Amino acid sequence: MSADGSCICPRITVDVVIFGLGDESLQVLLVTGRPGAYQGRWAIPGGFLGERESLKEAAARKLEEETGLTDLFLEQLYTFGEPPRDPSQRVITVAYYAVAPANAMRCVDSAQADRVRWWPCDALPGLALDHAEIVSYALTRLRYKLEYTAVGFELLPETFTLSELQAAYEIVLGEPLDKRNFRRKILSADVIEPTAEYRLGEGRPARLYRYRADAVAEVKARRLFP
Amino acid sequence: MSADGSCICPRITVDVVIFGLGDESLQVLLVTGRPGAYQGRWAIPGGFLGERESLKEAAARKLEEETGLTDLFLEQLYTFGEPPRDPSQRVITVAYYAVAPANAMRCVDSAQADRVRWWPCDALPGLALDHAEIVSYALTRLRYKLEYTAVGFELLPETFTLSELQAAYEIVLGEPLDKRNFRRKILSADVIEPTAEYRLGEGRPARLYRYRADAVAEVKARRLFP
DNA sequence: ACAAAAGTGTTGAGAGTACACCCATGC
DNA sequence: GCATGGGTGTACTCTCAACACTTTTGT
Repeated sequence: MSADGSCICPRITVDVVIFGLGDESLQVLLVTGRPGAYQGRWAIPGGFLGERESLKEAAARKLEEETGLTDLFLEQLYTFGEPPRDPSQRVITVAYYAVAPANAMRCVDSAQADRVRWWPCDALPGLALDHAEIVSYALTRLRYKLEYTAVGFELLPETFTLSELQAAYEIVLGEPLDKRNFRRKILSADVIEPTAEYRLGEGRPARLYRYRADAVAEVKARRLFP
Repeated sequence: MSADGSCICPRITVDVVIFGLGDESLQVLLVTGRPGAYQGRWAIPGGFLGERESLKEAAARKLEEETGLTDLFLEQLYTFGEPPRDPSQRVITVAYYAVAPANAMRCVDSAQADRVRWWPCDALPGLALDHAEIVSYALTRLRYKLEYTAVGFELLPETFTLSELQAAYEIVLGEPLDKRNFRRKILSADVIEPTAEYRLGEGRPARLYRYRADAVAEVKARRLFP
């Protein structure tokens, strides 16, 4: 609102839940020190909408400010805005969520880990305001989306092995998957293609695959009704 | 913004796409004469968010103001807000969509059909602002939701015949369905139960069913991945 | 040669789809 | 008795889920 208090229309913030894939868990990027009523708690990145910015541009800007990353998967999630006790401070939050590929997660400066860092989804600190609800909502959406679109590939670097892909799915969905069924299904969906490269490791080298840019991941979900 | 122009923060409107089922098509409720930059065109119902209202309360209020109906299915759709040329007039719209049962559609006063009336989805007039986009988005969501939840029943009165239910699905999905498969599937889903009543008509009387309030419509969609 | 991870097929069960005729009522 | 819409069963196909061993490399 303006300094003289002549305007009581609500202000708009755009907040972004940023997901990344850790070794053993899905992670979320949190920051401290957001101005306003955050009381020093950890919060998801966000801020006020600029005057000439679209909602998505504002979300992309916040994402870049905290991670330096651009062109990530970014989608509007939901708009939160329960009226607070004091209507003069009312804030409406348009929440977005984004997915950072594994190798990009290192872009977050570990020198300032007391201000911005990755947290595992299943062990978050107490969050400011209604941010716990927003993260929980985003997680539900991500899991859901993983099952009927190709978002899963956004979590991985450009090339990956089938075992890495399976591990990513297992971490996000929180359940183990059968190796042979997984491979058959993912290959028959025709959305990845083998490269000529192999990843060397402790055992037999694993073929590297890449997501096919031209892949149209048709959503043929089985209908519940009718 | 305030009268003296000291505040340029965007204003928030809440707009509602209200669906109902006509004899041969899905319909949407539109109004004329909304104040502001609507230029006399047809628009979806909506208005500014009250100071102490939640977003959903505002949507329910708009719904009741135009139809007199309460307790309909009502869900947040998406938030629209591209910046206009003049940022001092910026408006962010939180869009909701609602589903009115067939018998409730008559609550709309046909005496003022020049101000508020139902339009078939496939033959809408030119709409104000970005409202055509909002309706189209809502329609996609409704179709989608019809396939994996029990929203379909919101379109029908409390009791209905299986033929009426099938017709509702065919109208919304825009494709014909096989009668025997439809009946088997809907009955085995265990979400409706027969009443003792029959609907008399031109041919053999048809059994009336009702939606089971205790039905848990489990969503077991087939995963695309993995 | 052994440890470690990659890679590979088959079978049984359940769900989806296509398809044609008899039934109960009003006129 | 006939026109009108209501109601019913079967056979084939496809997808899913469960399950264990061989292959390739580094040490």
